Amino acid sequence: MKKNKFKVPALLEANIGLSEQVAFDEGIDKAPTSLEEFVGSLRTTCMGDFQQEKMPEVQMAGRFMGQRGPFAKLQDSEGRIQLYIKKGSIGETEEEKTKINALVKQLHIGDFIAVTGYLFATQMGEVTLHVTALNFLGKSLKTLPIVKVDKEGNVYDEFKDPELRYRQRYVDLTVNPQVKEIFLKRTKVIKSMRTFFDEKGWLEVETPILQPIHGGAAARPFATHHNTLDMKLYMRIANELYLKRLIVGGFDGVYEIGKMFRNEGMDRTHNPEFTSMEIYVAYKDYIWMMEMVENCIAYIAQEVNGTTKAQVGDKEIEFAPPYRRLSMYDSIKEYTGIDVSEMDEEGLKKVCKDLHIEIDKSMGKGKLIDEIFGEKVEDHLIQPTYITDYPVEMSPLAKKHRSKEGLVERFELFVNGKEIANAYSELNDPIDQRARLEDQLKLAARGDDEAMAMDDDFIRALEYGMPPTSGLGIGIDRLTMMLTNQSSIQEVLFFPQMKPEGE
RNA sequence: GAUCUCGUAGCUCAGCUGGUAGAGCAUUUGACUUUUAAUCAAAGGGUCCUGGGUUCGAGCCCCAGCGAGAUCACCA
Repeated sequence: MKKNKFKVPALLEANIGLSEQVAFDEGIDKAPTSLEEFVGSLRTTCMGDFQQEKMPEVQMAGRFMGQRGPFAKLQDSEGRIQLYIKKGSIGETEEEKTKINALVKQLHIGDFIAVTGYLFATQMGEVTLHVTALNFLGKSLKTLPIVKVDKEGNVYDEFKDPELRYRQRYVDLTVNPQVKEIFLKRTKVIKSMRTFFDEKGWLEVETPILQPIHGGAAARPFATHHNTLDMKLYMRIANELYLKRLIVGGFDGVYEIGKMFRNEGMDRTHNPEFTSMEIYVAYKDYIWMMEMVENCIAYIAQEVNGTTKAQVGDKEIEFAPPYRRLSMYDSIKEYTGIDVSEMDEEGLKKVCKDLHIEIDKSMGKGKLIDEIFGEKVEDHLIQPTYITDYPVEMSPLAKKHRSKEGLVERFELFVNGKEIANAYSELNDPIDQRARLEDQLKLAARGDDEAMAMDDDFIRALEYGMPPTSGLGIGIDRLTMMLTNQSSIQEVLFFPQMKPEGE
């Protein structure tokens, strides 16, 4: 065991002696003054007519983040302010001054303190709190990495090892303000989305995470076991079928923002658990949904970044509506020059061969078209683009197209070459739905472990009647990545999944 | 799953052809009470990811493993 090199008992003892004299009138847990409020509003004051005696007394609490002579930094949840601690000046009596001086000397980076004082501007023009009272609140035993930034914005000793940052997110958040910024934006994404839906009168709901049948998407689930019921349960891979049951039940609009779980590979855009938003609105179709989505996303971008433009890598994305709409067939024609709309499976296979796209025997017509699209089109869709009208084979829950044979009324929204939303005119014909799920069962029998399962209760719900409905899913993590210019999902998850640390 | 790269002090990183383990910041002690990343002096701090191998000798070379990142494949 390492010896504790910090003199905690001494500090605490010093603090006990001081608490009566230096204690705050109201106690620091009663909303200490925030940095933003004071520093922000006083910056201008300090530049102009600055009169020290007019400055209000403030109390603040936060982490002590380093000292240089009489100047120190205090960091709270909103930022940092400079403190001025004149040696031996804090306290009423000589005895108290000696004690506080000893306390200040023992302060360590990361320690929590509370201070009282008045604000002034230094010769350099920095808003600084002249400390007149100081209280010790909590010890930091481990040394925080100290990140320094100079006037030109050069960063020194940055805490940047991704493994350490993800495993010890609390340290990352403490020393990397730009990381905290991303998560504040993530919360704004969700909050603004919720506001947008709520104002339209749609109902936020919760549906089961533990499901006896994992439906609504094609993915491998996490399985678990319920002891009392002695039954297998799955963590949901989607909530689509439950939300549709609620539409059957008579709600006109329902949405859920929550975690989904997929037992698949992990990479920079996939985490085993991720957050999705799914919404279902009755008496609407996918054409209507396109307009809703672009308005919603533009609203979110505006709320989060103050503009509908967003920098994503080296590209500037414009999220203001309207977005381009392109059928899947037209998109393939545009980027390959080939019209696949009338082709049969053999024709499509030939096209794939000509385009040097790898295929295997199990691929049907829909899958082949999707392969061509994925290889030749997706990467070109930089600005927000709706790709519409997908092959029926790939979309067992979507309604057949009103006029185009073999297609369904579906769109996906692509931005910067990546899918961020998926929507259908929902299939509300119970007979067709049963047939489609039976097709999935056949795929499963052939060894497709991601084929959808039959859900008899869901079919029963449809048999009672579901109104025409449009449904939409948006990946919250990926949307957040777009709006914060991050290329890794781990940067928008507080605690991304990691393998366990070794001893 | 494949390939490549990385793993050295609390953090960020050096480490030559294989020859006693280094720097800056941080920490401790002392001085200084001042500034805008970094004041001065001294000190402490290491299972060089783990386990094998080669060698007189391995942080370095070889093999295996663990962890991470990137690219690709797979997947809504």
